[in-house]
Amino acid sequence: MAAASAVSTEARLWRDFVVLRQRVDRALEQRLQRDAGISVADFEILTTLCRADDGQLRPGSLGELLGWEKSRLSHQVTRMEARGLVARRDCPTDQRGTWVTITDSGHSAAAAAMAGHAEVLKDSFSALSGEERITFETVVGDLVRGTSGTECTGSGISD
Amino acid sequence: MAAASAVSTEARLWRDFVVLRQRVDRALEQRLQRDAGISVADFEILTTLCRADDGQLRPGSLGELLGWEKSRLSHQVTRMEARGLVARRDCPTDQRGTWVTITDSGHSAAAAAMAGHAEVLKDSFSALSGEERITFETVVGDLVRGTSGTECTGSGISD
DNA sequence: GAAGATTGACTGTTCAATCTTT
DNA sequence: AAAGATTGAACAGTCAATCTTC
Repeated sequence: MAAASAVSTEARLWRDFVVLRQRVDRALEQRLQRDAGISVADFEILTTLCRADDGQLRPGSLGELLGWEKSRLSHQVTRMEARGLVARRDCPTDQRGTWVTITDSGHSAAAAAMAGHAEVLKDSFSALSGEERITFETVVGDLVRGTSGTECTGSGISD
Repeated sequence: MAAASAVSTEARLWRDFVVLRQRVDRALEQRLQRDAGISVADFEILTTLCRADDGQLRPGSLGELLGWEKSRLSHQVTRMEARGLVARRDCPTDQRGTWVTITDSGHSAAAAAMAGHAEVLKDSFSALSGEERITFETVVGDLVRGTSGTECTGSGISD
């Protein structure tokens, strides 16, 4: 009941979690900027498009895969289009829709960013023992895919 | 070498991590809004001020405790001041400085928010076994406090 | 000039409104 | 009217410049 340390276990865990997230994110942001002149958001768009069959995806699918809001995705694509990393193409079968395509320039940027991105993540978790890492992966994976969310509606990747 | 699953272990872990963070954060945001009409950022300012001796802190200390940039803190305090949650008072001993004080209204809001905040966090991690939770706490705590950051400059709490 | 803090401009995110095609 | 998507205004966060007091 000591007022000074009346912080629950979950609260401390969550604080650490948030700090860790912030720190790794900052490192990723710096590294991607240095290696390829892109942001983490750019990187996620580009790699998601890369994984798609023809290097193109509908805004709806792209947003769902990333767990982003429609408008955020649209704004992001607009900015990336202006920089030549992606392009919008009209959809032939459905006149309402468009395709977001990765350009050559986008491919180059993604390629330039890959190694550094992986390295930052590797370094960020290198302090863990093999056993610790496995538990960590299991726990986080279970929380994300299990029925643990309080009011979870979103379902995807990233920020 | 299968292209489809050429995602490193760390990358998968990180993706899950980010999704989890996003999900819990969203739940917290909704709950605080509903219970007390405040944001997570508001909540962190208020609770940090509550923990301080006289319910007041210098912007510098407050920012350091939270791990926020000076300007972010200043903007946030300005917004909260406009809503009557905190107040700025001139510092008597050092004319350069100010004190950020929590108001009665701020105290009420914090009080209204506490229970829901704790509940969301408890629920968010309730799926873990006792053992899992301990490892999770240990691992995250070690990563945050150990020498694991790639290029870590920041040091504090929260987003 | 350095410390404490604020300001303004710019980038990114969200929310609600809109537009077009089905 | 619903689906697919974009737009614009409002809000939050970052960066560099500024202002005052020490």
